[in-house]
Amino acid sequence: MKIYNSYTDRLEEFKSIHPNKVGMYICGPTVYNYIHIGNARPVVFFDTVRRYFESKKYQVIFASNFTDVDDKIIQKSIEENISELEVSSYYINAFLSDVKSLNCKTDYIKPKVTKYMNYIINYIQDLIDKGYAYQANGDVYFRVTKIEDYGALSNRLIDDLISGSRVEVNNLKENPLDFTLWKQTFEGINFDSQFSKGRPGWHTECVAMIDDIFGEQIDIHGGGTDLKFPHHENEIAQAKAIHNHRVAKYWMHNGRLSFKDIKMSKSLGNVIFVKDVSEKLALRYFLLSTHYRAPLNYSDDSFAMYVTEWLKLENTLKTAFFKLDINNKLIEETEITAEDVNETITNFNSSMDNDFNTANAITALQSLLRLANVSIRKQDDFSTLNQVYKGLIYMTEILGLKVELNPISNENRQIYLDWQKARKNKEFSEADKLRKVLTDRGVI
RNA sequence: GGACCCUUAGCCAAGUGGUAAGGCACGGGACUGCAACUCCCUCACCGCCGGUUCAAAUCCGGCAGGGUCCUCCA
Repeated sequence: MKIYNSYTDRLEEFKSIHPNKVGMYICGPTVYNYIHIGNARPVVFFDTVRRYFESKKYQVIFASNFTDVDDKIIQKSIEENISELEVSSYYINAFLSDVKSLNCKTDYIKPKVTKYMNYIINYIQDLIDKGYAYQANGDVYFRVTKIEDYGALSNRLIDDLISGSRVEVNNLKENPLDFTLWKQTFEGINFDSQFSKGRPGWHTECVAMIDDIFGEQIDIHGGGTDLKFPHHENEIAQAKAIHNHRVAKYWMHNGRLSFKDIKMSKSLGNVIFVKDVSEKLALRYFLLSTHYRAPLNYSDDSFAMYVTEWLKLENTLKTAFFKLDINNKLIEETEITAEDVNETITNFNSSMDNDFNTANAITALQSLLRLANVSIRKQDDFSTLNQVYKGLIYMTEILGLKVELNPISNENRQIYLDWQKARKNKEFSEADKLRKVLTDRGVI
């Protein structure tokens, strides 16, 4: 299994730190608004990564934070005249509900900044004690030049950063690149610390949480490519200062989602909220249709294609299940022996093994769908149909494209049999009536 | 101004040295009581120019177009 490591900029063989265990951490949302479909991309992708590891029998320890202390949250609380806590808890719930609707697992570790304040403060103190941070007028800054290879992740040189930087207005810093660990504040929610009354900078929370949850270097740290610099670079700087490691063995960055070729972001206002998308799993399909490192452009037309794809998938899987169910031929423990079925599964797995190439995995899924449709048409080939069905369940489980499958009720079974009988007897108006009942009930 | 990335058929999208996967749409067939669904077939020489090579969409250089990042922005 190969993963593209953003830290080394290479495709590397994945080897977990501990056998059969994967520790992964993904940068989560700042909860001041609903998430848009661009925010959903990393969530869906890393959920898929998790699912794939789990299918390979890894025990996955998955953590992703909620940033619930932030200027934007404060601003929102002032605008709406409610507390920061009310703002953040509302949007945490909204996030979880949106993400669930995309069939992402939500049973992961979800640390919040407000619950980690002591830990973050101690972390910052530790950085000061070790000489990597300094206090200035109530603020605390990280001494970037103490880290020898600062910029290694994002491929930047300190000198280039300085020469390319904009005018620095903060003269409390020793070096314009130094980043804030703690900021004295007088507005909005603030916390007591030995430095001042204030708030932590954004970059410490993730490393502090990782430290507490995992206690060591983790296997995978993921997030959007826009987080590479400065956020992830700064995480690494802090971890190097304290632990002399780079936070994660493998760094993974997903490409951005754009809308009409411009990046989708709340600050630009060109967003489509997940909650407003009608076909949620078609959105998941769409988000996985392009390799995660490539940019993905949203348009109504391209999304519409995946609505079609999703409906086809749903239809085929339902029909396969229905045919097995109505004939009492569903076998849970089927061994896949058919060569063409096995080939699609092999292709699926090797695509996923190759840096989670979901685009190619989907191609394998589509081939299997064709086999399924052919098999459904055949009168009595239940063996193949069972194998195809099993393969489809396997793939859709990993991609998280879950199709609701309900065993047929006795009543509906009777209606179905009556429909077939009517058709056979050429009683077409009766047949059409029964068919309508079945389609209305979603049986066929 | 600095760093980096992208450009494959009408659309979406794989492929990273050996002569273009897949999907959507279109067109042609088949199946069907009708319809839906489904199946089969057809559909590109890879932005432009030059170079390296026996061989390039794939490597190098230039040009054009588009994008991302550059300290509290998530």
